[in-house]
Amino acid sequence: MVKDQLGEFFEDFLKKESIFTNKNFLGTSYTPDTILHREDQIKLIADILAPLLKMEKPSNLFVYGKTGTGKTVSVKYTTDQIEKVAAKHNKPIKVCYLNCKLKKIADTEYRLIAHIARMFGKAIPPTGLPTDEVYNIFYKAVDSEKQLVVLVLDEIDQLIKKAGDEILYNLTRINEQLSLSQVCVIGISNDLMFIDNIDPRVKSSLSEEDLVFPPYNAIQIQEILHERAKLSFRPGSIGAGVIEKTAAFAAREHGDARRALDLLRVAGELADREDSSKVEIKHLDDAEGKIERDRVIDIVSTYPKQFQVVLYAIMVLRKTQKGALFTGEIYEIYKDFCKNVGVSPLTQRRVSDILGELDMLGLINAKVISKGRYGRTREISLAIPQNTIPKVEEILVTTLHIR
DNA sequence: GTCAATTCACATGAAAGAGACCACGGTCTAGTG
DNA sequence: CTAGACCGTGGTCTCTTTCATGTGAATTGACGA
Repeated sequence: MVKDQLGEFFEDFLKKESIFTNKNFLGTSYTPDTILHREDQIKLIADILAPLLKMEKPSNLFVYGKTGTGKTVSVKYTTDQIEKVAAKHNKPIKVCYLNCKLKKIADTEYRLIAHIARMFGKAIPPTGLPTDEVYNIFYKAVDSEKQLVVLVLDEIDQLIKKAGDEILYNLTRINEQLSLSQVCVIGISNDLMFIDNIDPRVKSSLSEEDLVFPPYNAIQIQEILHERAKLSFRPGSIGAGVIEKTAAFAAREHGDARRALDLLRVAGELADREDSSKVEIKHLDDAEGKIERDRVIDIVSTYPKQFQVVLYAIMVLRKTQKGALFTGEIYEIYKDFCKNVGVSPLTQRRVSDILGELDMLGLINAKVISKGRYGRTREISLAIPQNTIPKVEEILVTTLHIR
C-alpha cells in the first residue's frame, strides 16, 4: 500500500505547478548576461586586460570587496568575453579560474600548482611529488607553446592564511621561468586588509593595479533581485514587498547580493513546498531561519569528532551554568566526556584552537577577556539559535553514541 | 589614596612528530612461450 | 622473459603535542600625604 501512496505522491508532485520556472538563475554558479551596477568596475577590468588581445602581458590585478559584492561575477564575465574575442581572432589566451577556498583543491601551494597544471592537461598525483617538481611540470606545460595565461585566484586571502605568502612570491616569479608564455595574475580577496599583511616585495609586483568593489545598497540589490526573479519565478508569484524585504535583509548584512539571492530561493522553495502560489513575507522569515539552521546542522554533522565533543561539552555546561563559560571549565568537562565517549582527550592547547575555530564558524561566541588576578581566558557562549539547539543536541548524541 | 610590581590562567606562536596517502624505482615471484 | 606483486625511500598533508613566550587587569604591597 505504501508503494501506491508513494506513487501517487510523485504523480501529484509532477502535476503540481511550481512557482519556479528555473531555479538555476538564483544559484551562485550562474553568470548573468548583464551585470547590474558594476559597469564601472567591469570597464576597469576590461581596460587592464585589454593588452592581452595584442599579446602583451597585462598588469597583475587585485580585486577587493566584501562577499557578495559581485567581484567574482564581474571578473568571470570580463574574462569570458575576452576569451571569446580571443578565440575569434585565434589568439592563444587561456583563463584559469581557481577558487582557493575549496578544500582539497587549492588550499596549499602544492595543490594550487597541481590543479593549474591539471588544467593544462597534465596528470599530477594528489600527493607524493616534491613541490618544485610540480612547478617544473607546470612551467613545461605553460611554456610548451606561446600563449598568455590569466590566472584568477578567488578568495586568495584564504590561501595565504593557510599556506603562507611564499606562494605569492613564487607566483610573481613565474614569468622569469617562462620564455614563450606569460602569466598574469588576478587575485580576488574578501579581506580589505589582506594586502597590508603580505611581504612588501610581493605586494608591489602582484598588485600593480587594484580595484575595490563597494557593497551594493538596498536599491541596487532590489534591482538585481527583480532581474533574477523575472528569470526564475513564474510571473506574479512574488508577493508584495517580498523583494524589498529581501533586499533590506541583505543590505543590513553589508550588501551581500549572494545572500539575498539565497534567501529568495529558499523562500521560494518553502512556498513551493506548502503549495502556495505566491512567495509571501512569512516565507522569507522562515527562509532566514532555515538557512541558518541548515548551515549549523551541516557544520555540526560534518566536522570531526573532537569538535563535536567540545561542542557537546559546551552545550551541557551551558545547561547547568548560567552566564558565560571559560576555557578551563570547558576543558574539564570535555575530558570527562572523552572518557565517556571513548575518545582520547586532546591537550588544552589544541582545545583552545578548536574553540577558536568554533568561534570562526559562528557556532559559539568567544571573546578573550582578562579577569585580572584570575587570569586571562576566553569568555564563551553558545551562538546557535534557540530553536536549533535540540536538533543539534540530537545529532551530537547519536553520532557520539552518548549512553 | 596612588602607583608600580606581581600574578594568574590561559592565549598565542613556532616547531616538530605521527600517521595517512602517494609516486617511483628496484627486487622478487609466478606465469608464459 | 615479462607482467605484476611487494618493498623501501622520499615526498605532502592534516592533526596534534611540546615547549616557549605573551598578555591584561585584579590584587598586592610599598609609599607618601
